Amino acid sequence: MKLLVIEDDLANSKFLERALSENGYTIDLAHNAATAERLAMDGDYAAVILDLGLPDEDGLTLITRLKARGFSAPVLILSARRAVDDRVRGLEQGGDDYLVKPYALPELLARLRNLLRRNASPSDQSTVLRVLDLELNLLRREASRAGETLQLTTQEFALLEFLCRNSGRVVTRSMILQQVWGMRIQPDTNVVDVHIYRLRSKVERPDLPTMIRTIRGVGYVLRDK
Amino acid sequence: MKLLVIEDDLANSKFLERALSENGYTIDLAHNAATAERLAMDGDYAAVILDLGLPDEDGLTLITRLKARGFSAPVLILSARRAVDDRVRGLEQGGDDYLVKPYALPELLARLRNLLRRNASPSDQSTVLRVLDLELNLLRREASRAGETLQLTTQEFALLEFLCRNSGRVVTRSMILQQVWGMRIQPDTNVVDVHIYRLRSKVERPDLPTMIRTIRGVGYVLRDK
DNA sequence: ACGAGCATGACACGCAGATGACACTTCTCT
DNA sequence: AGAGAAGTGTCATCTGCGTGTCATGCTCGT
Repeated sequence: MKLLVIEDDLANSKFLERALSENGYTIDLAHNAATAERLAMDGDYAAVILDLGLPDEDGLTLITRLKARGFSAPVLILSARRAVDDRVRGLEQGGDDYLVKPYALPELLARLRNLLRRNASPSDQSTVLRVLDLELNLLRREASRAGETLQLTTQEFALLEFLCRNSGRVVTRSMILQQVWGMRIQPDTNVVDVHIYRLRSKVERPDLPTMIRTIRGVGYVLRDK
Repeated sequence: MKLLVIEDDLANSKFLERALSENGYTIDLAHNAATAERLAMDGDYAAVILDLGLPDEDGLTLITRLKARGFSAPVLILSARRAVDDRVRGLEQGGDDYLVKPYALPELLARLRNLLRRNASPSDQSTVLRVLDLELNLLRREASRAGETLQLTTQEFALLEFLCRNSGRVVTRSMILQQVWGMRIQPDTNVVDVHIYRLRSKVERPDLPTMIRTIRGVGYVLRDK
């Protein structure tokens, strides 16, 4: 799940980046309206977190323009301005939610989940992903196979989540790299292979059918039937 | 499904080559306008991916010239120039779609599928190819005959896909070489024969009618009735 | 029945993917 | 703050499968 964070203050953005990635999101950061706009039109983001008060342009203007061009991801506005007028303006001009700074992290996360749930595709509705005897609870960041809890690291969980969301479909290494690691072209890396290996060592069991299948020359699939 | 990728940057072209071939396309690469032009007039491509900014000639000029000469495959333009003017210019001069770099791979694939669908034969619509009791799911990369799953390798799958897309029509060895193997193989070879043989050993069954028929001196046909 | 064209089996090589070890970073707990 | 543990990415090595080539056997068409 990829988010766009638009925030010019360095400390805040660091904090957000960490907090969000700890909660399983992939983050792209923009420190000004220009890069934000470029990123927003390029990548497909599940949501945007926008801190008002950018150096080069008013955040609201940016959002209005994006939405006018068909940008559809929900926008969560962060702002120090707490007046009712400001809130109304923010929500009227394209914000889907408005959070006053300083805010509590749990609230931010909750509101974010709300936004994501609201315009998620039907299959995205729940916070639990189930594929055969595999179960991922996205809220609790817990995974289990056949009832047995799996002790997964952050990356492993993200990888498995991606596989689950695409269960039955083949996902290529490039897709995984882009969506799970969120990075651009990294010419020759085998991170994906290694993490698949580690994931397998936790997910697969000799007494249960194989879940993660390799499609040579293509990528991997998660069995869904 | 063969694509022509015109891109001079080595890293980018590597990335594209890999990402696209992972998704089942056959790729020919051109690093400059000259080779691009030669290839475009030779092979028949389902689509072209063009990165603007070639060393020897402006990509748009190239496209304009090709289209003027009756080149009809859709062109997807990749460019770092994101200004509205540039986009408009690109789309007006022969581009069928315009994607600003950096782009998200899923979007590129989606747009590509769109382009291919737009001027494809009616049978191209879905991700499932069906010919009698034979079924290919392109997304899952699964093939089955009469309900039984077939365990095909990458090349076998590509070959069978090509046969399916041309079911009922005779395809020659050189057509197969061109479309399935691309340009990376020498004329004097019997790879096709060998792979047809291997494919038959998996597809054909004594209790079911023959699917792959040999047309002596010409090529092969996939039975479609 | 003869030759060209195709089928078939064997083989060798290369490469994709699996695996283990290691270096480096980040987190955790005293 | 510092030691230890856990997490993550890179690299080197290993393995087996997939692939293309070749030699030989078979078959169809005339």
